[in-house]
Amino acid sequence: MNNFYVSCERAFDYSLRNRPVVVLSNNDGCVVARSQEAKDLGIATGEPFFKIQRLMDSHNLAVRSSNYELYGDMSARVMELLGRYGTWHEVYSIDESFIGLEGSLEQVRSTAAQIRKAIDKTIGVPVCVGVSTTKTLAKLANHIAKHNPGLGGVCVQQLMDQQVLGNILTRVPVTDVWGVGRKSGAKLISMGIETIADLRDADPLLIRKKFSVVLQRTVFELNGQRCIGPVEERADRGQVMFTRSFSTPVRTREAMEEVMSIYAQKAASRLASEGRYATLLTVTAGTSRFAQGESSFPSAQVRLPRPTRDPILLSKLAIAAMADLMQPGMDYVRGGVILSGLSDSPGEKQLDLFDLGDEHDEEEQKNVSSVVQDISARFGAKSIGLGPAGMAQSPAWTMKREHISQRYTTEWDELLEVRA
DNA sequence: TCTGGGGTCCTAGGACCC
DNA sequence: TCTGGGGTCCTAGGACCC
Repeated sequence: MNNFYVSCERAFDYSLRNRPVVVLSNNDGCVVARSQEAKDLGIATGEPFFKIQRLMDSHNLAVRSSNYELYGDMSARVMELLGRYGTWHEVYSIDESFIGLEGSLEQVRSTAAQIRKAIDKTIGVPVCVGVSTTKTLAKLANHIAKHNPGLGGVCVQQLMDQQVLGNILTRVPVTDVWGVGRKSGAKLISMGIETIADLRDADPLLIRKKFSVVLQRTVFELNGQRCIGPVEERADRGQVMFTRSFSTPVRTREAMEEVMSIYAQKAASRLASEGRYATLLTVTAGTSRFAQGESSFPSAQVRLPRPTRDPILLSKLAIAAMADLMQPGMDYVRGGVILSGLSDSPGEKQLDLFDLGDEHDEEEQKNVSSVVQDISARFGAKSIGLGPAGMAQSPAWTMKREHISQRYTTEWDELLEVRA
């Protein structure tokens, strides 16, 4: 999907068309998506918002806080539609997926064009389709489709003029290949491997020796040999994390306890929505990477007595784990709770071996936890919570989202109103 | 003044086993 | 003076992705 977050905003807000638009990260920190007009202004991904804020006045730049409820729902609609077209379908990220197509090259091209049209018509976001024999090459074809408007948003590598393709491969830098990041990119260039064609023609054994089996696979994929397996289903994944930057620094132990309690409950409720249980709890916090002077990045792990997603237990353990790690006088700007070692079933209580020495009754705790979960499922996340998470007024450090749009597709109160 | 979040995979190295 | 071999499991850290 092209400029996906911006496209989602544009689908509902006509005033955003034909002008520079950016979508910001959490806390309105930095740029995570840009319209073509914003790219043309020279705004980079990851650029801090405060550095480009003046463009709002001088260049009619529109700004939106990220609205993941909207993007997630729009993505799900696109993915559902896409699933109808392929022999298989793997959702790779919120704005990207791989599908398997069969038939002649011309049939494949026609299907790709239909997909674009259907998504544009029924959902209203622009996409490009790249077709080839491996995932790495399909991503490359998609890249070509995006950068050559003449192709109409579809690029079937095998139908391209081979000389044109050759020119592209010897021109496009190796760092544009899927799987080549900053570090490997710099190293490759220092070895004289500067373009996609260079990497395609590199010695796979040398690449494995100097880098890893991962980059070796990329070389094979560039040569048309499939090496990258299916993307795993979300439900099989290994961890659930809730980490956030704060809008204002956290300095006191009390505030950090609020953070840990609320984040642990958030992580626990994600686990509940996936029907899973954790055996390992990790807490983290950190000072700003950009601040002068001393830094502090406390982190601790707690092995859980048995697979659990109990918000009371996790909240208590997270607070306790972080309690002695904070250094006095430091400005903490982020914190996180990570749950891992996931399993599909809760553990049995195992006699005294794993006794937490918890005073209150286990059954009662279980009941409170499930009541809290039921109520928030029915009346929304803000309706109830344990301790600080139950307060109507959010703490001062809570995320900043000053330019948020409506949740057009998931909240009755926020539907788009149309007058005709 | 103000700089995101949530993941995956691989590798090396340590602890431990017989 | 001379001190094995083959393995598993776990974790931390690095690199990458969007």
